[in-house]
Amino acid sequence: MTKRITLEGVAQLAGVSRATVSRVINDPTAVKPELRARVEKVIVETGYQPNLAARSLASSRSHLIGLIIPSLVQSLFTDPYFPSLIQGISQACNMHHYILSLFLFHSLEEEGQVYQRALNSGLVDGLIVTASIINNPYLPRLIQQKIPLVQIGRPFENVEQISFVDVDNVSGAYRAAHHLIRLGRKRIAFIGGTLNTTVGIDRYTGYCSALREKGLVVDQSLTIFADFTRADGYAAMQQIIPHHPDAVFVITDTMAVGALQALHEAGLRVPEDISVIGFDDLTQAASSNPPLTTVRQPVRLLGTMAVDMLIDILETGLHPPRHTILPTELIIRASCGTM
Amino acid sequence: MTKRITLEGVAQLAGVSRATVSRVINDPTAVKPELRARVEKVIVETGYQPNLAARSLASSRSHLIGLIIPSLVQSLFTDPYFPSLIQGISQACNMHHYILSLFLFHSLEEEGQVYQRALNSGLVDGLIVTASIINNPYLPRLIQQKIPLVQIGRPFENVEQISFVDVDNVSGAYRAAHHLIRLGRKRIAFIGGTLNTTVGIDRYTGYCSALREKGLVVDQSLTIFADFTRADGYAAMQQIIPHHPDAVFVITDTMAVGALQALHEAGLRVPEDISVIGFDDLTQAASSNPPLTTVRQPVRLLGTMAVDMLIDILETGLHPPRHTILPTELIIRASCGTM
DNA sequence: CTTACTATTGAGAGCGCTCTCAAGAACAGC
DNA sequence: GCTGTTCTTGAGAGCGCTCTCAATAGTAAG
Repeated sequence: MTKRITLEGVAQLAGVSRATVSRVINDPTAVKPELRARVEKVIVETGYQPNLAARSLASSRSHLIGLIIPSLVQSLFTDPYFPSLIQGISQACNMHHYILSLFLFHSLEEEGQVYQRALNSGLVDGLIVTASIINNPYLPRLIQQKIPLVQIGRPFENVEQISFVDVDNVSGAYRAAHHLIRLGRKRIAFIGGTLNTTVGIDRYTGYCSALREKGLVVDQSLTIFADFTRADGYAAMQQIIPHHPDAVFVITDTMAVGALQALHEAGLRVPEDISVIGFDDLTQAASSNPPLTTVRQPVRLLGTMAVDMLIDILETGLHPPRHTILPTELIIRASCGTM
Repeated sequence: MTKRITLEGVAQLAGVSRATVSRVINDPTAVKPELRARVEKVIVETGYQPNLAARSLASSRSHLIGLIIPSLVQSLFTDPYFPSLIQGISQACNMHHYILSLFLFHSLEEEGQVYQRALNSGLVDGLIVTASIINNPYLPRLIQQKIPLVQIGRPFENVEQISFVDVDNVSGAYRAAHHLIRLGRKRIAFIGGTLNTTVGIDRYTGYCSALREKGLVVDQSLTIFADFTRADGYAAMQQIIPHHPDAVFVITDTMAVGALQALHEAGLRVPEDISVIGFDDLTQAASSNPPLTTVRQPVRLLGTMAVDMLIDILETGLHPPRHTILPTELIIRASCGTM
């Protein structure tokens, strides 16, 4: 790699001081127009790019944002949720001229090591953490260290102290269940995620409250909590079928696609025999057979909002913690049938 | 964030010079055991972590690796290929104590800007670039700047000058087609990707050579090139069905799942009426209906190999360019039937 | 014309680390 | 005991930038 030109070099070529060039780059109002023009001309001609390491060192801001996806998220492979989320985050980073560093972990041990190395070294200005199980052992440490941090997904504890963005899972699930009730369904099953996630808890809460509100009981034999995978959705559905549900609300589309497969194999018709509603509305929902009624959540937006929030924290301070809840939307397709 | 301890501070507490502490951290053989022990004790007690910005500036190595996924990759959302790849890359980075920065682009314009800002600023030590269309306009510039770079997927031009890792797409496709021929299939269709990708070209090449070798003609009416999406696989299959294929090799599992759906809807039985083979063997293949025979490619390994290669380049120099081709494996499931 | 400000620029001190170079210690050979 | 060699450590010069502070130029007020 050929030696690059530095601030110093630009300053000499333009016949000004280093400080002036720095001002031209960083402060839009500072330098006088004619001088500014001269400096900018040199910058363009030389293709000068500030060295980010030097800049970080001097200003103690790196313009790097870390995205942490904890080791306990298994569904990374299988669910299009994460790619969408990362897209949103990346796009917002590009827009704000931040750089995204991605931290994935494959074991708790690895997670601990990388936290130590990467985060305590002042490398990143702030972090976005995707929610995992409710007792992520590293989160409290980060909060204690006052590292600027935004969590994606409502935290389970310390809600007031942690900034987060989330979708309104409770009301989304409520609306899904409510829609099934309105369609005249009486035996509405629930295939949930594990209850050690707030997503799992909130969607279950919404489902329950819709049922109770309409005088239906939450039947334990129609309720299963499983992993967020297609295979688990399939297995859960198989377990529920013998109890004759006439509808099922599945907590993610990925799992719902598994459930659909189980229903097909059992010879049940969707929606004639049983209505199905999922949650996410990412790519799979519209192309499943039949197309899946689902609760759409704005995943990409979730990502961009997290970045926006984090940058706001970086610029205006950690306090007070910010909380944003994005709305969901019921997308009605063929899998739930009509009245 | 509370003021962190620096090298200087550690040096004072241990009663040695800055240089010695630096040696303790960076050179395993340098310092005398007793001194080293004293310094390490202080490091542990204080929880000292080197400041990465300072380290980058002084050593002009950042220990950051950039992963570039060009703007023209549409299938990022829909295909589990990229999540798997990123997993592999991330894992290797963690292992080698490198940090991964992710660059996704949503437009060519954005791509240009970020290249400028992030890559010319000396931020990353090297880059991993996933192959996109064959005329990625930015790649030549990177090569010219002699930025250490590994491409994932065979480059179309300058093969000799670019280091890359790839899977053996030609022989994988050859084996898939060959297997269909051995099963007695005569009208073997091909649903390919766009031919402006080397993946698209290579898998088509393998398919053609198997057919030709066995005296079958490559029938244009049985050949369609489409986008790497499920929807395009579905549409392509629909177009081919009227020409009565008795087998189809589909270039990705994602597209194959779309093709399966089209076949179902057309009332064709798989594998009785038509054999189907895909390519990838990521999550979808085993859980499709029927389970998909497919060419397994070691995607995660591809990612880790890319990182290993890049680090080797960083440590031992750009030349000569390295090339690694990983083998593929035909995984036989129900969708192709048996003799 | 003098004084009081304000806008604009330059000088220079770091930011926390690496790395070269030289000094000193330790040891061998004669 | 002296010279030559190697090993270990410290001193100090940067790396390329930001940012404070002082100097100067320019403007307004009296």
